[in-house]
Amino acid sequence: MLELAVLGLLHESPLHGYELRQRLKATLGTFRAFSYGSLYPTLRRMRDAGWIAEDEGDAEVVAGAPALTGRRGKVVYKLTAEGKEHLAELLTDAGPSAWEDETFGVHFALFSQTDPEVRVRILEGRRSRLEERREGVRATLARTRARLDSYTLQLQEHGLESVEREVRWLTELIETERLKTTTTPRKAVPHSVRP
Amino acid sequence: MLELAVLGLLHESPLHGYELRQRLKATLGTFRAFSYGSLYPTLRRMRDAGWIAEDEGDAEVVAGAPALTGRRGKVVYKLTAEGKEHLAELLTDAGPSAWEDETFGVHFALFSQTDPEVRVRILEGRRSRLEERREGVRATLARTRARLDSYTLQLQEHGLESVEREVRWLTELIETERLKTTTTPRKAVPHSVRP
DNA sequence: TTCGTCATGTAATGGGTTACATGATTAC
DNA sequence: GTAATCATGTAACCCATTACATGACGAA
Repeated sequence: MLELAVLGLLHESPLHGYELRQRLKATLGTFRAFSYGSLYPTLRRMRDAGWIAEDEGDAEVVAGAPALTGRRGKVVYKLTAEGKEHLAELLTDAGPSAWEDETFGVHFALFSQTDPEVRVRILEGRRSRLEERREGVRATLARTRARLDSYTLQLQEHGLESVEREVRWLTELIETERLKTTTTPRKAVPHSVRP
Repeated sequence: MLELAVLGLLHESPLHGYELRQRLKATLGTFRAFSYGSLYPTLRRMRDAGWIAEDEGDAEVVAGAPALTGRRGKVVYKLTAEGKEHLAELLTDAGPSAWEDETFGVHFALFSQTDPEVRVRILEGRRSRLEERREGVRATLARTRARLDSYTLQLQEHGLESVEREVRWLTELIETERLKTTTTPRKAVPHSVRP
């Protein structure tokens, strides 16, 4: 989860931990937050796994004294070749792990790096997940409405409306994606090889 | 969390684990779900703590053979006196632990058992929590809007609208609570002791 | 008799959080 | 020189989840 988010952000540009967390907040907004207590250990694991590496091409290392102390302030990370490969793999996964509550936000935030077909499948998966949930709530609500106190009832109805709202949002997004795919041909034949 | 939910439900009527989970789903709806893997250990801990006890007054124990095997199918739990006390304490807590994302739903679902003043304080706490978040998102959005790709932007805006919607909902609820408190006197003096 | 669902439970694991500790850099 | 914020990291813990194991009971 955090791993995917980190890979996605580092694919755009090298960053150090602190900055990564700001970007995480800016990218995921209300959908998810991560603390440093999970970020730094994750960064370490990822470095050990070979997906990211310290970026030396930063040139921000002040010449002279600080270089000798061996311990600089910032540790800027960038994706390695293996990291890029791993990211590409994770981005093709359009399974349940991409549309569950905790994960969907991250996958969606990385949609600009995701294959259009995978995008649609994730959106549809997310939508049917929510439709299931909606039907579940409706069913139990129909069964138990009379027995519920007014607060529980209001909670149920607010929850139901939230789900309905997100379903509508997803439906619009799917529409838009479909239009894009049918308008823009999947693989344009380059001019140079046209008959 | 689960503990509070269990205490709240058992305060209404004795239940066994399986039924408890159904009720949990029906009561919390989209806001939270618990698995048996956390429910049963919790029930055990609560029994060991003396807050709940097996309910023998159930009379559903079939007379005869099964009683001798010592192991019946259902284990019905009810609140003990200590459990009721503990629940009452938890329900007076109108601190941050009552209005965070993971906890608010449970506290709200138990509002009919909660003191009106505590209700308002929790609703207000929840609302300012969300207003903070809303301002945070708005600020970073204003700063970074231009640099965000269209998907990230849509995610941000959808998130922002969700928060705004919940703030409006809370505001309505607070209004209603206030009207109730001013209309219905806090403690009505019983007829018998009126001058 | 076998399938679904009711019913209870455990073990291993997971993916984080909070709180703490430390120090560099910047702005006033 | 001192406060804020930038920056990195660790240790202890928490609250759950998944997967598994077991078995009763009613309906087809």
